[in-house]
Amino acid sequence: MRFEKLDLNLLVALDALIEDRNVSAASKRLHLSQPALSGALNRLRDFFGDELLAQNGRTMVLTPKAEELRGPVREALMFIRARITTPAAFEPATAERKFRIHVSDYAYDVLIADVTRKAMTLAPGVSFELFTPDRRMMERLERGEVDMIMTIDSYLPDTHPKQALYTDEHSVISWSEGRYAHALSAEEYLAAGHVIAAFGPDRLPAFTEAHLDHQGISRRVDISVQSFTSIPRSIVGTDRLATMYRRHAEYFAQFMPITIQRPPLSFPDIVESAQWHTSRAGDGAIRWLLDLCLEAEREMHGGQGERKCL
Amino acid sequence: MRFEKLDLNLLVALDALIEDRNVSAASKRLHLSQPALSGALNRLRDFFGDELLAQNGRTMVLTPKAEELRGPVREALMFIRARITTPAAFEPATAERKFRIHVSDYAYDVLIADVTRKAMTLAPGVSFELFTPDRRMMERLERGEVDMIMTIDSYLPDTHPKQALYTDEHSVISWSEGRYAHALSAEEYLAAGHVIAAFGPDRLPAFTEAHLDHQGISRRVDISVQSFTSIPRSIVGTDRLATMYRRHAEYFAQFMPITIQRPPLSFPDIVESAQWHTSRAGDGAIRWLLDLCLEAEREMHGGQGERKCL
DNA sequence: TTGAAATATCGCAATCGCGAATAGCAGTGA
DNA sequence: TCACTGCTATTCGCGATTGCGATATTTCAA
Repeated sequence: MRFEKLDLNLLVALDALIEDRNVSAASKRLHLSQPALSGALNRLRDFFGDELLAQNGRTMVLTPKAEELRGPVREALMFIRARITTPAAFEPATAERKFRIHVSDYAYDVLIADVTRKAMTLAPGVSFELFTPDRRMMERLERGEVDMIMTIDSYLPDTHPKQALYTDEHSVISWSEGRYAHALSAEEYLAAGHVIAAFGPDRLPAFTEAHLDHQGISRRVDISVQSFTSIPRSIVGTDRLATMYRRHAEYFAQFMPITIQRPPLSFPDIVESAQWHTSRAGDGAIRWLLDLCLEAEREMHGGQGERKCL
Repeated sequence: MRFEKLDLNLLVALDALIEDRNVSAASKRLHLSQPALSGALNRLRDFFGDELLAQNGRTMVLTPKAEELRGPVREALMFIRARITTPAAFEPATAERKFRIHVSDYAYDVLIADVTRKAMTLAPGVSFELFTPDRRMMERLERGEVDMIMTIDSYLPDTHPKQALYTDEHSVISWSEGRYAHALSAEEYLAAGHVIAAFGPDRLPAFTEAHLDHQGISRRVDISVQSFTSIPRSIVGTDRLATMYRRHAEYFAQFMPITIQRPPLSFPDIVESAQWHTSRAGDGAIRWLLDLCLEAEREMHGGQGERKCL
């Protein structure tokens, strides 16, 4: 079956090809073989009467026609995803659905782990695929490759709808049996060795570090670990300090010998938010998941009023 | 190749099925066999986990899910047609394109015949498929099955862009050698036998007749013919009258023995306009064709100032 | 009961994608 | 300079899917 002589499935190939400008890479993304995608490209060339991707030395470049098609093809697929392949109504009891979410291990520990438990009880057909936040996550949201991004609100642009999940504040943790297991002065804080988290191959700094850098404050960094979750075990048994979000610290304090202090320097509070693609506005599953997050948050921290420091 | 497990070509089938609520009819429209479309329907049912079209005795009815998909599927296909399969830029010299147009034989005779000649000279790859105006033409425009409708401006809704092509006025024709080959009085006009055009199996009246009906004026109708073009030969050799558009009358007067008079009753002037689908706004071919129409109109009637009656 | 108008099913041919292998091309680096 | 790497394009048999014509089945009306 064709639409005006065009095999509509080729649009999927075209989208990937235009994005990657690389037949092999695109074929992997589509879970097709390289010869298959090469064939698809040939059929696209036939249909449009245009090279679309022209070989230029080792790389491929888009022809003007391909540039022209880029936006519309993307839009068409996004539209189909939003309005046709994604059921508008979400029936937790019966729905088969995988949520793809960029979320930090921090937010996972303090909220999302709980949400996934609740979700999978209420909706047995639901599953999750979680990704660490990285530099390309917005792009993946744009492409519809993930359903949602959860990160610090100020990191999220206003181009898509978002929803605040909870607020948190900074705290300082130390080994309960070390020399810093007490309220800290600014001098002590600045003199101590610190553990920080930096993410991904680019060692992207966490919000906390970016804030200190911005203030021109520097500390001695003993260890830079790959995730928030690795911080506490780098603290226990040492006199190092780490600055982390209070909720996360409290989570670890349940089973690790760490002491939580109010930071002797001022840090802004943060708002953790979720963002999803505009075209998913009508997706009942998204709304359901957000409601679940808010409900989990209420159960854990609601009715306790403002969180106070120790 | 699939898009989120869905064969996108099935959307074409779904669109036709929803529209026709009839597998056999839809299969003909898509130039597929009935079994093939039956199979497509089964695959759609699998994918959406819904009957979509449920058999109700001899007919089929849409399920709520199908109702929900109806608009989005249509929109998606219209979008793809407008932005992907229809090239934005139109190169007359090389473009292969068929224009599908609803146009009356009247407008064809006085303008469009000329336009098609010009078009096919400038653009050898262009062809035309013309349809008579009928009750379903707007629906066909909506579905993208035709590129353009040309008719009296006031018949066209404001839901899509349109362009005035020319204005015309009414005139009365009679056989040059009959008793009415002179300026007519209202009494003579009303006393004479008339030829009118009524279109299609429903005998839809032309604008002229609708106007007279609306005024409560009735005439004796000797013959009701199927098209404007048949009117003059129903006049010649008789003492019948016919009220037709002046341009059309002048066209026939070139080679038939008819006399053109100003009508003794008042008729409003008409504006003949072309309308095309909103989603075709960026289609260069549409713009090119419209420009050709306006150019043909200028060449024929431009520079002559206001058309005056005899 | 039979006929007309539908949808669904069945066996066969064509197409598409696979894995595997291959050729060709353009840079890279020893 | 010459092997090497990474990429595109092409080919070959094979299996799965899709479409066709023929046929079975269902429903309603004469």
